[in-house]
Amino acid sequence: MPAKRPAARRPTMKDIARRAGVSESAVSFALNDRPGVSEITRDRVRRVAEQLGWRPSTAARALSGEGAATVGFVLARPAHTLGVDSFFLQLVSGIQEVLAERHLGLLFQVAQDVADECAVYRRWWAEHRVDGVLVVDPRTDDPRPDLLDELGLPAVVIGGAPDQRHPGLSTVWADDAGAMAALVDGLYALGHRRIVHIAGLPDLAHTERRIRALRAEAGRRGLGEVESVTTDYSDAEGAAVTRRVLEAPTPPTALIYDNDVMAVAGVAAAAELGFSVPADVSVVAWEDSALCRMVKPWLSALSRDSVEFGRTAATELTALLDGGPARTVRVPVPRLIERDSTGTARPQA
Amino acid sequence: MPAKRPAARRPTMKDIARRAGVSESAVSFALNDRPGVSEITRDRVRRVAEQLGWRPSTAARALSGEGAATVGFVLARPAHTLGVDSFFLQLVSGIQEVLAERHLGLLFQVAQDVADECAVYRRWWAEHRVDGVLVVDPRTDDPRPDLLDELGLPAVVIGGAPDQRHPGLSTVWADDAGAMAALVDGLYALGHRRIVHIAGLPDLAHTERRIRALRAEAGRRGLGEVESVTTDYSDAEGAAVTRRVLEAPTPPTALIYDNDVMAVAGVAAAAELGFSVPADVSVVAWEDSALCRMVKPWLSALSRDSVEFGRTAATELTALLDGGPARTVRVPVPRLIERDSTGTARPQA
DNA sequence: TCTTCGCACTCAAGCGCTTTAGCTGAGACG
DNA sequence: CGTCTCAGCTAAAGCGCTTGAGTGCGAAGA
Repeated sequence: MPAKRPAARRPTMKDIARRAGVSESAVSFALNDRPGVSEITRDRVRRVAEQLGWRPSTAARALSGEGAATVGFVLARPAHTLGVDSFFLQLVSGIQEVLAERHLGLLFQVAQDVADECAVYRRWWAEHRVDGVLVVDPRTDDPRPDLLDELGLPAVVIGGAPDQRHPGLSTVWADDAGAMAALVDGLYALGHRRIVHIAGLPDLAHTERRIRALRAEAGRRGLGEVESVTTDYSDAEGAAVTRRVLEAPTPPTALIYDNDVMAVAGVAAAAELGFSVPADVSVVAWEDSALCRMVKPWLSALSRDSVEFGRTAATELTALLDGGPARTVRVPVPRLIERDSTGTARPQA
Repeated sequence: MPAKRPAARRPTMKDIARRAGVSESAVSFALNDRPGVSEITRDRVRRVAEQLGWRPSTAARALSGEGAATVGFVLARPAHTLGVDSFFLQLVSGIQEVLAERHLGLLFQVAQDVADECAVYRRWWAEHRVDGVLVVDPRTDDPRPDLLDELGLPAVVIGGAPDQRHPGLSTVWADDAGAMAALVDGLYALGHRRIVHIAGLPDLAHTERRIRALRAEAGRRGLGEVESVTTDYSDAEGAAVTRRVLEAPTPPTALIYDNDVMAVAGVAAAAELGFSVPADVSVVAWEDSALCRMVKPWLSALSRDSVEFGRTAATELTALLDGGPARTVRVPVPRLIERDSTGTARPQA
C-alpha cells in the first residue's frame, strides 16, 4: 500500500538554484531563455530542472504578471440541448490539440444562458483565471464582445460573422451564406422548388445568416415557397416541425435541417406520415456525424471539419495571447456529402 | 467604440483595505469569515469589497497554500469515439452544477490514452493547477489510482468498482452486475436463451464487470449460448459485430449493446439482413438518449441519470477537498425503459 | 488601583516566480 | 597602469493573498 498521503513536495526554483549552485534569478533566466547567463550555466540549470521534474507553478507565474496559462471556454446552451451533439466535443478536441502543445490549460464551464456566461467571464477575469477565452454561439445583439472588450480579455469568436465593431476580437467563421447558396443550387437543380429550412436557435447569429441566405437565394430564383422555422435543435422540435410542414396542403419537397439530430428525427417523423425519403421529400442535414449513417436512408449532409475548426480557433487565440493582432479567418465552406436522402423532386401537380 | 484595451485594473485587497481604513489582514479575516474582526468592520469590508467588485485572485490564493480552486477532468478516449456520445457532456454538466456553486473551476483536457492522461496529472500536480481530479473510464490494471496516491492528489473515480487498495480515492459507481442480472432476468422471462452482448472497450473495468455478470447469470440459468464481444463503441463496430453474430448458424434472439450508438447501428444492420426487431431479435441499449427514440422501432434502454451521476461525483470530490474521508458511493441501478425493441423470443426450432 | 485577560486589529513574513537594479571580475583600450 | 565596458551573475522587491506573532486597549477581576 502506498504511504498515506506522501504529499511529495513539488520542487521549486530554489531547489534548482541550490543544486546548480546559482541564484534563483539565474535559474529564472536560464529556464526562460533570457539573456543573463552563460550557455554552460543554462545547460546545467536545465539539466537539474529536468532531473528534478520541475515545472513552473502556474500560480506563481500568474502572480508575477505572466498570465494564468489558461484559456476559458463557456458553453451556454440549455442542458437538454447538450445531449447528442458531436460538434462541441470535436471542437474542443481540436482546441485541445493546439493548447496542449503550448501547455495551456482549458477552463471549461457550462452556463445557463448568455447573462450567466458574461458573469463567468467577469469572474474569471477578476480571479485572474484565464488569459483569454473562446466564444461560441455568437448571437444577434450579443453582449459578449462588448464585455470582453471592456475587460481587455483576448478572445476569439467561433462561428461569428466578421465584426468591424470589435477590433480587439479575432473571429473564425464559416461562410454559411455561401454554403446555403450552394445547397439551394443543388436542390434547385434537382427540381426542388418548395424548400423548408428547419433552423436552430433563433438568436444565434449563424441561424440568422442561414435564414437570410436562404431567403436571398429564393428571391434570386423566384422561389415563392421557401420558409425557415427556428427550433431549439432538439429531436423533439425537429420532428414536430417536420410533421407540421409535411401536413400542410402543399408540403415541401426538400427539407434542410440545421443539425444532424433534427434531420434524423425528421426522417422518422416523415416516415410515420407516409412520406418516403428521398422519393417524396429530400432531406439534408447541416452537420455530418455518425448519426447520418445510422438511419435509413443515409442522410446527405453538409460536412465540416469541426476538429480543424477548433484547431484554427485555438491557434488564433494563442496568436492573440502572443500579442499578435486580431484577425478574421474563414474556414473552408462545408462540403455537401451526397448520400441517399436527396434526390430529384417528385413532379408536382 | 470601446476604448482600446482599457485593461481595467483588478481591485486587490489592498484597495479594499485602504477604502475601509483597515489593514490587509483585517480584510482577509473579514472576507474569509475568520475571527479577528468585529462584525461592524466585517460588514464594512464586505460592503467595500462588493462595491469594488473584488474577487480573490486564484493565483495569489493558490500561492499562499490555499489550493487552486480548480479540479481536473481528463478524457482519454480515441478521438473518433468522442463523436456522438451524450454521456460525457451530461456528466460534465452535472459536475459543473456542483462545482459552480463553490466557485471551483473545471480544467478539462482530452488525452490520447491513459499514459498521456497520467502525464497530464503529473503536470497539473507539478504546476499546482488542480486541487483534485475526477477520473473516468477506470480500467482493469489501471495505473491512475497508484499515481494519484503517489501525488497525494484527491480524486474520485467515476464508474469504478469499490477499491480497497486505494483508501485515498473516493469511488462513485453503478451496480453493473445487478443491472445485467436484471436485464438477463427480463430477457429470460421473455423466452430468450441465446443472448449476445456487444460490449464496449475491452479494458474498461465496467466492460469486464458486465461481461462477468452476464456469464455468471448465464451459468446460473444454464444458458449455454451467451457471448460477449468487445468493441470500440463505434457505430461501425456495432454494426459489424451485429452482422457477424446474426449471420451465424444459430443467431441470438436478443442483443445487448453497451451503448446507444452501437444499438442504433445494430438495428440498422439487422434490418439489412432481414431481421425484424423485435420479432426476430430483441435489442436493448445500455445507455438511453434521444438516439433511442430516433429510430424505428424505439429502442428499449437502460437509463441512468448521467447528470446526477456527475453531481454525485463532484459532491464527493468537494467533500474530499474539504478534508473529508474517502467514500464509496453507489448511484441507483440503471432502470430499463421498455420501448419497442424488446419482445418475446421467437420460438426456436 | 493595578493586573490580567481577551478582543480587534496591525506587522511582517512567506508562497514561487519575474524583474530591475546592482555588483564583480576580466578583458579592451588609451 | 588606470579606467571603462560588459558578460555573468546576485540581491531584493513585488505580484495578492494568508497567517502567526505581536500590539494596544477597554473591561473584568483582585
